Formats: sequence, C-alpha cells, structure tokens
Amino acid sequence: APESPMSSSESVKSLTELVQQPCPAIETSKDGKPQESSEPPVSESQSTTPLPLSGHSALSIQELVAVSPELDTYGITKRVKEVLTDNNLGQRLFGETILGLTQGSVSDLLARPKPWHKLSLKGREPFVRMQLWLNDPNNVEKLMDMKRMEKKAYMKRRHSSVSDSQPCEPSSVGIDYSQGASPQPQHQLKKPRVVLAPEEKEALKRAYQQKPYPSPKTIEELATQLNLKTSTVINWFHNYRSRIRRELFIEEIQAGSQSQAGSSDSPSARSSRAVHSSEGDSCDGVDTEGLPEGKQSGLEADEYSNATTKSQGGQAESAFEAGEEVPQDVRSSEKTESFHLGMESLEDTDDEGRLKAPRQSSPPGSQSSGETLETMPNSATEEDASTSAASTSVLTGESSFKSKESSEKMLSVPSTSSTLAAGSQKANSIQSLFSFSEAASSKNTRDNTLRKKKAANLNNIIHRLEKAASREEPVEWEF
DNA sequence: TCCAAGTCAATATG
DNA sequence: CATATTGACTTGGA
Repeated sequence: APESPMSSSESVKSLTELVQQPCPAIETSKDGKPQESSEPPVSESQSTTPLPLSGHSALSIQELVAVSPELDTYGITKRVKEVLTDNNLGQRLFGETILGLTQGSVSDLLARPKPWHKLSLKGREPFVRMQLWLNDPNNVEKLMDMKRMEKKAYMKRRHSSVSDSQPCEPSSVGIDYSQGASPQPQHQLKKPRVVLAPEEKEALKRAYQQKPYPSPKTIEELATQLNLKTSTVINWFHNYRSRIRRELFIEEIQAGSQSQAGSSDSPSARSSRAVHSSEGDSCDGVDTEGLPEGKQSGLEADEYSNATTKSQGGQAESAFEAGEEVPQDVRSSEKTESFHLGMESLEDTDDEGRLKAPRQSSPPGSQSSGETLETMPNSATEEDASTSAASTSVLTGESSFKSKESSEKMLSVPSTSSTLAAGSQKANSIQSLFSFSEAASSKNTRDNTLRKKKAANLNNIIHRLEKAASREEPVEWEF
C-alpha cells in the first residue's frame, strides 16, 4: 500500500526522449581529450527498447531506469537545485509532485547524491525522474501550477475553518486507498522519537571507531551503558555506517567534478557547503576558507573515522586514541586500479605524524582543555563481557545517566585540512573505464579528514571481505 | 538472522 | 514558512 499514488500520472507524459545528459560540463579539460562520458554501449543492443517511446507510457519508470544510460547524478541535482531556487519552488512540492518523495528525502538526495554506479535500481529512480523533469520544457510551469492550486486549496481551507466550522483534515487527497485504517484517535502512543544526546552520540562514535560492526554483545553493553534501547543502538550503527559511506561518495564526486570555470552558474553558492561537522565537535574553528571557488570540501573535523579492526576471529587491537591512526596495514596485496587509487590517498601521506596539536590560532575559545582521553578501557575486542565494564563506561567517566552538563569537547581532530589545491584533475578517464569511479578525490588531497573517512571505508571493505572470505569470486569487489 | 539501501517523518535550523 | 538532520522502518539479498 505504500504506493505513491499519484506519481504515475505526471511522469507519464514526458517519457519521451529519455535521459541524456545535456550537461556536458564543466569540465575544462586541460588536455582536451574529449572522449569520455558518452556512453559507449549504445552501439548495439538492438532492442534496448524504445526509449524514445512514443506517447504512451508504457514504460514504467522502473523500465526506464533499467535502460537508462549512466547519469551524472551530481550534475542532475545541481541543475535541479538551480531550477528550483531560480523559480522559487520548494523541495516539498517538487518531491511530492515529481519524485513521489517527502521533503526530507528530497533534501537529502539533492544535497548528497550518490554516484550512479553506487545506486540500486530503486535508488536510480528519483534521478531518472529528475532528468526527465529537466528535459521537460514545461517542467517549471507545471510545478508552478501545482503550487497555485495548492495555495488556492489552502486559502479555501483556511477560510472555511475560520469562519466556519469544519476543521476537516486535509486528509490525503483523494487517493483512494482507504484501507480502513485507524482513525488514530487518541492513542497518544505517539512514540516520542528518540533524540540522542550529544554525549551519547559521542560515545557511540567512539565505539564505532573501535568497532564499526559491534557484536550483539557489544551492542547490548553499549545500550546498557548509555541507557538506550538495544534497537536504538543497532539502528544508530546502521545509520552511521551508511551515512559515512555516503560522505565518501560525495567527496568523490565533488573532487572529481567541479572545477572552476565560473561560467554561468547561478548565484547559489550555497549548495556546496558540504557537510559540516556534526554537532559537537568542538574545536576547529579554523577553516580553510579559501577562495571562493576553492571548493572546500572539507568537512572539518568530522569524527568519522576508522578503526582498525579485524573483527572476527581474532582480535585486533587498536585502541588508538584521539589521534587516530590510519591502518596502514592493509596495503599490501594486490590492487586493481581502482583499489590502488583508493588507497593512494591513505598511503601517500607523508605526514605521518601530522600534528594533532590543536590548530589554534583560532580565536576565542581556546579550549585548550586537557585532553580527553578516550580510550576505552575495556573493549577487549572480543567477546567476554567483562563485567567490569562498569568502570569507565563509554561515557567518559560518568555513570550512565544522561546528565547534560558534562561536555568535554572531545578531541576531535583538528581539521588541518588544507584546501585542495586547485588542480582540476581529470580522473574521469579512469572512471569511465571502469564503471565505478573511485579515484577522484584521492588526488592531491592530503586532507586529513578525508583520510579518515577513507580509512573507515576501507574498514568496511575489509569487514566485508573477511566475511565473504569463504567464497571466492574474484572480481566484483566494488569499493 | 544480519546487513545495506531507501525512505519516512519528526524535529532542528535558518 | 523552507530546508537539513536523523532515528526508525521497509525491502531485498545472502
């Protein structure tokens, strides 16, 4: 029943020429090598079905997705954002009308599009819809109409309620699917919506650093120590892992594309602000601000980081603290092109002992603080619960209460990021060779945080590899 | 069962 | 108001 009722109607018409990206690009190309993006495959595939489908919509979006060529998700979202802002159209309207998604989902999608090759069939759907919408000459007009209609309805509604009675709920319009459903009256069982306190998040992040894939036992411990439901802890790990992965994708994309070329971009400079650190991180105030176009992709201080783990059978040790070390160990063996590229940033590195000293210089604050330790005493890596856990819990010190005051500014790595030098590299060529891109950001980025993220990602990879160790099937890893 | 990917929807922010 | 964040749920795969 979760259907998105309406969606089908509109998309129907514009099925016409499928997606093809007009957006050539930004590119700049230094070495003029035009090759690239065009999709090679086109060649044969005889049937490939009639993309150009004729009027009728027989093709469902899913079918279109199936035959769609690779799309530049970043470029698409960029253009969609421009069009929407230029015409004062909101994401809610756009999402509900064109994509069949809620505002929050649209926001997320537009701000952090995953690269095409990393999307599942389902995940590509919204992008195909967006491309279709962009290709539709009347796209803006249609949305504007919708907007007007909505407003009208709103006004009407308001009117009646004010001067009349009839507080009738807007209820979902029309759509039939009624489904009995519960009127949902008075059960105030609304479920409050858990909101994790900053300290709790910090604790979970620390736990993640040590073990991205905690065992059920560890999860239980965490839940107990933090006084959270087990399911909350589980969900948190799922969400965190998944969101970290996403951050990495974003950086790949951004680093890869984007170059300056002022060109006509709309004024909106905003979109690129990438992710800022999450809450508490503290220090860092430093910023690499740099040139306007510099494109700072830095999200500073993010705490996403690695963990050296080895889960499974053994044990690993790790426990590094604030500092964070990148597990270099993995290097080794073989690498395919992409793999190599991926690692590159980690290893090249040079700066091994990069400072971890707070990059002060910043203004006020001066949180010098003493330092936080964050070693987690227990964490025996493996099982055994060690009842001792009680002692220093994950929450630094305190017992497991949700008190608020604490607040220590957690370590957090100083950003120290250096702006990426300009350099518009052209990693694309490689990218196009393989379906996946990976290279991108590595380039001259020595950015510390980036490294951390990469490390985190590697750990995920490692985890998967180990897990899959049993079967072999060489190729196919896609990092 | 676990996990990842997509989303939703409540809440935060601006 | 609009947009951003995020815990939880849903799907689909092993």
